[in-house]
Amino acid sequence: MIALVDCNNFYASCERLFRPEYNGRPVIVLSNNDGCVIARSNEAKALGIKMGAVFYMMEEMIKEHQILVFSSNYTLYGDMSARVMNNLARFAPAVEVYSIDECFLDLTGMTDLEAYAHRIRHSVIRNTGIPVSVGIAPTKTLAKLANKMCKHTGGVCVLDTEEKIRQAVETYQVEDLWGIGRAYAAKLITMGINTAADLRNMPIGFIQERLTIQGVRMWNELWGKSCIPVNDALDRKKALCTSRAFSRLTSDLTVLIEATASYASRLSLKLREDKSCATVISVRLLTNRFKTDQPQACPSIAIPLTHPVNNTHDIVHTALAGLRAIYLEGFLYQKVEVMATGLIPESEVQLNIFSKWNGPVYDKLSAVMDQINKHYGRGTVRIAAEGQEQTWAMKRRYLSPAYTTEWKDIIKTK
DNA sequence: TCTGGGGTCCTAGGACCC
DNA sequence: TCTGGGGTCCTAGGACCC
Repeated sequence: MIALVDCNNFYASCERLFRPEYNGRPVIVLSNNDGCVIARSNEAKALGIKMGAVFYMMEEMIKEHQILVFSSNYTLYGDMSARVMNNLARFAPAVEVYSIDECFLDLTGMTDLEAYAHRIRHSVIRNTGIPVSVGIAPTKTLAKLANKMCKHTGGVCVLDTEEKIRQAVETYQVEDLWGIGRAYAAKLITMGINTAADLRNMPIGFIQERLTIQGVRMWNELWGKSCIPVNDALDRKKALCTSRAFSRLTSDLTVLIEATASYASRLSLKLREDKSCATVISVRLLTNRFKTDQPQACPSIAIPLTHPVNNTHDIVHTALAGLRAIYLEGFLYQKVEVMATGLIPESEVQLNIFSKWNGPVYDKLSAVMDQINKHYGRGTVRIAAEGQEQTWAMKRRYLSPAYTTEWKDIIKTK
């Protein structure tokens, strides 16, 4: 049997954790640049606020219902996530951290799962303050389904008999299935397939044809046959990306250079944290797709590197060369993306006999910068190309303190 | 004024190899 | 009438996840 443990309204729960006076009040968390709603407390959901709702259109509602608003604070969420996952790791021999707020537990061979699920819930809330739901079933797909079903009914659901599974899939909407997104849901519903049971009752040939191999796996899993194992190994990333909208649109190349240098620098840090090196750096500029009355463009380039690297200097240098190559005048850009692909482990980098390469010097420089920034805070030392003012930097008007990761932000008691 | 930021997997088609 | 049989790699596009 497999358990899926999912944190309830995770970002909203994190924000409220350090502000207990907000319990019982509607809380929303915004995306980067304070653009749209990406997390809601139950009270906010009850007000009818939808996932992805556009924030600037909500002004009246915020006032009327005294909704508490937060900019997203990934430093806080990442740290709270690690605490929750550490706590969960004690409950199973194999766990797979599936996302920032979800974890699969392999409960093979365990008995009295209902009681065990309650123990997991109580442990996490007691040790971290984050409420979770636990769904248990023979497969990952059914565990996801079980978890979603019990979000508002006690937080525990165990589907351990065929009869319980049959009843569950009959009322479960097809668009809520793990693996069915917007496009598939629309197609299936026009064909009269509305519930998980409807889908499960279709012939396998139909599934293979319409939903390809991943659909076949899902279909088998709905019948209780596990096809997606719990993967407790940490897979290496295949790509890393830093992409962010600016606080305002711009056509100014000097602004784009600053932003690109800054994102590339951040990307190189991610590479070093991942202990991998990039063999290809890609850069892409994007205009605002919502402004349909303005000319649109998204020029991009992929630059192969002569030597796999992860130091700040080489990554920034390459990204800026890419930016200059693709920049087109006459467009208002909203965002730049810098991506690293063809990743290889840092320890497996091959030397290149033909190219002169100053990497070691820059590698050392990056290591020193990382040490300083780790001690004194991100951005304490950075390269000049990133700029001083950073007028393009994203909006975070409602940012909460980094309660658990910054000494200056730690909670004080009287 | 204002609409997120990361990732993964699969398929089809084309170019190439022996 | 009729033109082999295996492969790999790459890219673009489309689907999905959180």
